[in-house]
Amino acid sequence: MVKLTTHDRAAALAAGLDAFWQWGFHGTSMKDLERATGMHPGSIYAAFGSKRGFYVAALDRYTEDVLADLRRHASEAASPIEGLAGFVEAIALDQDRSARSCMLVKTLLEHGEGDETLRRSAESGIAAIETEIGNNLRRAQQRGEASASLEVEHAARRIQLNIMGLRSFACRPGANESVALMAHDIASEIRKLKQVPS
Amino acid sequence: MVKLTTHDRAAALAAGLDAFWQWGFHGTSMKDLERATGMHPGSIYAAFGSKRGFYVAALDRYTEDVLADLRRHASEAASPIEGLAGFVEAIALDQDRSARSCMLVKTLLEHGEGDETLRRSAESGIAAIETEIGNNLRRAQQRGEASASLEVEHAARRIQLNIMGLRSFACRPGANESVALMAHDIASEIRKLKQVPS
DNA sequence: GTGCAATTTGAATGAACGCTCAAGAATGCC
DNA sequence: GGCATTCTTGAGCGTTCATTCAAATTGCAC
Repeated sequence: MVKLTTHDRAAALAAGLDAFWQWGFHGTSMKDLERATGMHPGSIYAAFGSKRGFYVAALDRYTEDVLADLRRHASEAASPIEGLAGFVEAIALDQDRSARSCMLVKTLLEHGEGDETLRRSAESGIAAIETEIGNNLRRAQQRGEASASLEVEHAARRIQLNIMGLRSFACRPGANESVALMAHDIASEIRKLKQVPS
Repeated sequence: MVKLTTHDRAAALAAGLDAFWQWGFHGTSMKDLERATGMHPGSIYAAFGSKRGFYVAALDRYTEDVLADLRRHASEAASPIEGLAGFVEAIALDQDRSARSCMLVKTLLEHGEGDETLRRSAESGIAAIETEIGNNLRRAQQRGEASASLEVEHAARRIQLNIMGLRSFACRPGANESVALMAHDIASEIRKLKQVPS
């Protein structure tokens, strides 16, 4: 396995992710990946081992991107719960990507039964995001923003379910307005987790 | 296009749907479909025109099944809103299918960009279900079960988003308990649409 | 400039793909 | 039973798939 420069590898992953995101694993051929990355088949195999290896690497990168985005919102917002609400609202504003489902859900649905490797990869990404959402909720508890009796894991899952639904819903063409409305609804529900200051 | 007996055609559609549901459109080969249906390639082409034609027919059947299920819950429940809540709760109880995503979302995510025919087919199914949910909400309004000021279309979309998220979430293996919890949450939210009797 | 190792290249590979259609089997009619 | 018609069958079609590897190219030390 050859080592690409960091820049080349990152660019290849971004291009590959884009292709897989559009057409899925089975729907993206090596020819498509060659066109997308500008690499020749031998180089792709040297860098990532196989088509599946490329997909897994791209998916991991996607997960990292989502986590980074989540952390950015958390650090820039006035509070942890505001950070989560802002993260959800931002989904509806992202013109480029709002019409795309969550890549992790896409992977889970395409390979729910069948490809163990890809399914596990998707699961661990989903779990990582759920954990990060939970971390934010716990931080909210520590600050007294959320009630100490809040069941963090359950609430985190509920938020993630809403995000999954929102992003799937957003794939419907012409759904922009209602996606924005719905994102606002979900953000409001998240803000309801703030305990009334006593 | 040859006419199979109603029974044969229904059996073939059920078997084909099952295969497509598991492995997706690209992930299911004609060989898989031959095995699943017990038909020979020529017969499949005679009956459905193409692999894509078979998929569309199976997807339409899926939509009909969901609509029938929704109507059954509506007619058997004590009220329209109870019908919707019961429909959602039943998702978590269906052992066979709870670990499977909504076939319409699966189609939308696999072919969101690319295959116009399949995307449109999925969209129209989603729209039909949204309409049916809306019909139930309007019935609830007429009975005075829900407030006349309820924005039916928005509420219907919100419910559908929850269902999409729930079914996607349910694909995670070992998620059974939390799926049941979440289904209960969503059902509770639906019941909150009941206006307080004045 | 020369020699050597590392990297890049894309034609070639066998397998699997969706799909067709000539030939065989079944059926209906007299 | 004989004949025409319809339905069923599956080998085989051309294509495209993921993958490989020998040859060409490049980068570098001296």
